[in-house]
Amino acid sequence: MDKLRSHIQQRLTEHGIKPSLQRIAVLEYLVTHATHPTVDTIFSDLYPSIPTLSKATVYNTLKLLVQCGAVNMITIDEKNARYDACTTPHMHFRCRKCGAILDIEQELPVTLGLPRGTVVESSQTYCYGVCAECNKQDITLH
Amino acid sequence: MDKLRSHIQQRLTEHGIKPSLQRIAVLEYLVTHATHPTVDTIFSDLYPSIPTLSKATVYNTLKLLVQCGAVNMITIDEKNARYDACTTPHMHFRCRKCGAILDIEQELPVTLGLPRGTVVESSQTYCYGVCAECNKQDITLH
DNA sequence: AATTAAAATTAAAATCATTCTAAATAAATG
DNA sequence: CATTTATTTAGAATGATTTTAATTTTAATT
Repeated sequence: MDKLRSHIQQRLTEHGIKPSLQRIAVLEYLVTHATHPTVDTIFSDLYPSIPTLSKATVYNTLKLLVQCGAVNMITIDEKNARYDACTTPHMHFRCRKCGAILDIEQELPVTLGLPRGTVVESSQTYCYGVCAECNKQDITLH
Repeated sequence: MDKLRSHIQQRLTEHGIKPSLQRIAVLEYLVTHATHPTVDTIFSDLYPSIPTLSKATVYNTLKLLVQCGAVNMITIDEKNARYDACTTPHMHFRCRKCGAILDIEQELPVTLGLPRGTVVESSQTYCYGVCAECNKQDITLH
């Protein structure tokens, strides 16, 4: 599994980020967990293997990764910022029952009606509803 | 201007909300200010005319309005929740220079690739970039 | 109209995510 | 090796939002 590790390091370097132990750990976590985790989840999951880790470092690292374009922050959840290492265009869906956040194939939004001269640099589409799993359970429980 | 007021009251009632002075004021503010204001802005702007107003009431009222579907909360701004009385589908654009949030005609997102059984109830699309005004100023300053 | 009950509003305290600060550690450079 | 610079860290500070408990307003009932 050192191919992953070197790929992570490369990705950091490509974005102008010096690959420290902590930064590698955070980015690797995001790459291997497409669950759009919160800062807290990332911290708790990494803490056992890096017992000196500070939550401030997770915050710092994520801010840096976002600034450099290495990962995306998504605001689909009003309570906590969530992070996504997949930077190719796609939408997100959040289930209001279980809270899971899923990826959806992107239909690039057509930004009609913006004043001439507006420059759109990025976009995020968030969908809300109930996931298939939770709908399945509802039927079963009946 | 009492046509507006009665329209606001009706809209509250239609959504099962008892139209108190404060609730009318908050909804009327949102209807007449399509600026996607924050709680703080709403409070500061209403305070002079309702000097007994509490920020908690603004929070309570907005939460109620959102729960009842009378207004939308948008999370285009990571720092503060923003509110929008226009509930017909449209997208939002935020300028990273001046912070303005503008409406954009909606292209309904096509949610491909979601597992069979998923129910999408609503969606929000946020676009980020630089608005026409700010781009104009950049050219002039050069 | 007075009394009571229920709902809404309020100010202040509590909470919680995030940022800041200043010290400690690690890495890079002369 | 010494020194500067960058990174990490723990804890304090901040700021948005929620909670609490008291007060006021509204509605219902006598």
